[in-house]
Amino acid sequence: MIRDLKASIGQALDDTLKQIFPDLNFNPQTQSNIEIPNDKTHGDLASNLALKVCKELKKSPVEIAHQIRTYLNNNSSKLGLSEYIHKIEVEPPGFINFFFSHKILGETIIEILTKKDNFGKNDLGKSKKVQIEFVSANPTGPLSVAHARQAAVGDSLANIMEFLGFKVTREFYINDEGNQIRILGLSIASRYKELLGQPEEFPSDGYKGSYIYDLAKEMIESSKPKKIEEIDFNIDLFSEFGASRILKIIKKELEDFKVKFDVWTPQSQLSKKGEVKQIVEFLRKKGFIYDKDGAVWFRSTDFGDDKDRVLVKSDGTFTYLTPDIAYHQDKFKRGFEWVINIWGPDHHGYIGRLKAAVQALGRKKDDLSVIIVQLATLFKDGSPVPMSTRAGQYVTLQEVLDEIGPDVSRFFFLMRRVDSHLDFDLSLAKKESSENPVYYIQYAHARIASIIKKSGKVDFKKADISLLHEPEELDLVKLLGQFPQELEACVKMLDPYNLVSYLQQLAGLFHKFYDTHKVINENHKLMLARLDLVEGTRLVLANGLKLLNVSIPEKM
RNA sequence: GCGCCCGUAGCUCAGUUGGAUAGAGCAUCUGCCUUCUAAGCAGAGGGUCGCCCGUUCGAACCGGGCCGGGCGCGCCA
Repeated sequence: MIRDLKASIGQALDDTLKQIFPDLNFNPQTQSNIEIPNDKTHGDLASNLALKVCKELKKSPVEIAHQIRTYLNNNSSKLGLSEYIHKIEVEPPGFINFFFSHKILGETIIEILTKKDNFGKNDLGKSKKVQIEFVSANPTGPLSVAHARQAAVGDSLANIMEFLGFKVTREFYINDEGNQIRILGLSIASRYKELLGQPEEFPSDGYKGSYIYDLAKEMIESSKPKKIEEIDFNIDLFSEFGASRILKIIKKELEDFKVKFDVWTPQSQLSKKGEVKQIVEFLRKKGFIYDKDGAVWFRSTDFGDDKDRVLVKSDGTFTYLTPDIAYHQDKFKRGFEWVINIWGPDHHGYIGRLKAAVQALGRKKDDLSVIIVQLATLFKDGSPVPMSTRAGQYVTLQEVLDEIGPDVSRFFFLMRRVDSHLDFDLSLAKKESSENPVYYIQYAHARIASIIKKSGKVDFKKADISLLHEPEELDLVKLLGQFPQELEACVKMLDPYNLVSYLQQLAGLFHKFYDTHKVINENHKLMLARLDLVEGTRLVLANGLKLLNVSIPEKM
């Protein structure tokens, strides 16, 4: 509603400009010159259009703003503004400020109460098929907090995009081949021998975590042959066993974190289908391949990469990139129009070559988006927890979940923009839970639920909204109306952060309203109006929390 | 050396096609429960937006150069 009004004011401004100054070269882009002011004394919407064109017109911006205002006022019914805008002001240095009429506020509440769970939904995505690939950890150890943050970001973003009309598939790419998996097998085999009393030197690059012992024990128990001489130390067996077990652990962790995937794609499956081999031939036919020093190279510099990349090493094996290109070919073959990958910062150097590959496959560069999620540094009792998978020194997602639960952890991982480092203090998140931002939002919801329960009201939308005119009430309604735009901002930024920040703000305005005005009071009509307002607030809070997959308590 | 991210209040961070007096949470201090949930609210203090130039009506934001921090630059994954 407010979103539509913003669009129509933008359009009206553009039209006005053309009418008053037909010779102007300035090319206004609808809505580009209208924004919500920081300071509410500057109105509900403000435009800096006069400031943008004053140079070309060689007139004072205030004068131009006045001309625009006069035109808008004289044609307000024709432009469809008269009902919703009750005042337009010009303020130095040349801003045009719009003040909403009460009507738009009432309509906002009605819209929320009518659409309920669907408020904020729209068709921005136009059923575009999007794949979000995230976490995609090697099955060589439990998930770390870095993966946890990526999981929270990917899952919430997927929820939001689905809500906005995209057809989203959440996918986990299982890296079950290659060196790391081999090292996993060697590590387990070594522990296996050690447990059977025949220790040998542990591989220098092996995984040292205690879970390796657990896996070795499990293998010993399941395979029974007691004499070590009878055991087949085929490393692949150890690798396969370890990878499949660890994958189970990972799946369990993600489930406990309330993150669901639609598709799990193992790299080995692509290899078996021959897709990896084929991709090299495919690129060769297209002329993007050359041979040098016994290796096969991809001329990724043709597509803006800073150097060419090896696809087949001189020993005949593939580099990591090759199956990944095949995988992306596979993604596009499956009909995805937009592919979004969520990676850790250690992979940012990889973006260039994969984007090059995507273009070599005949796709546009922007059909692939990569979100680099910066690391989350875990703090315990004020000092950072060191993290290294190899050394086995890291806090797993499971441990975080056991300590503080999925709600608080999911929310904490989203509290900063993805490109910002995140300090996550475990002891703080746990100990000072009463001052936790998650509870702040949930508490607002619980308070409203309690009010509504007490009022006994089940039927909304029939109240006289015009009775609401306290500043705390109006501020709340206006913010409620911004919910759809905040969701769109999340998609634009590819970051759920805007929603997190919005919900904190909304909860804040509600708490303020709550402390200033009573909902349940003697004035029956006013009470009904306020019940509509708080129910609307409750719905938006619930919709937002649901998209973040944080629980929505009726009481606390 | 090259590339990417970052530098804003004591701490953690918002501030995104340049806009009006730079914001929030935490921490510190002061008030508010006989009234719908105090897991809350109100108020106070706290700033050379890393530094220097430039672009213009206007720069935390754009450009250039420094300083500082993180990460990446492999026929590893």
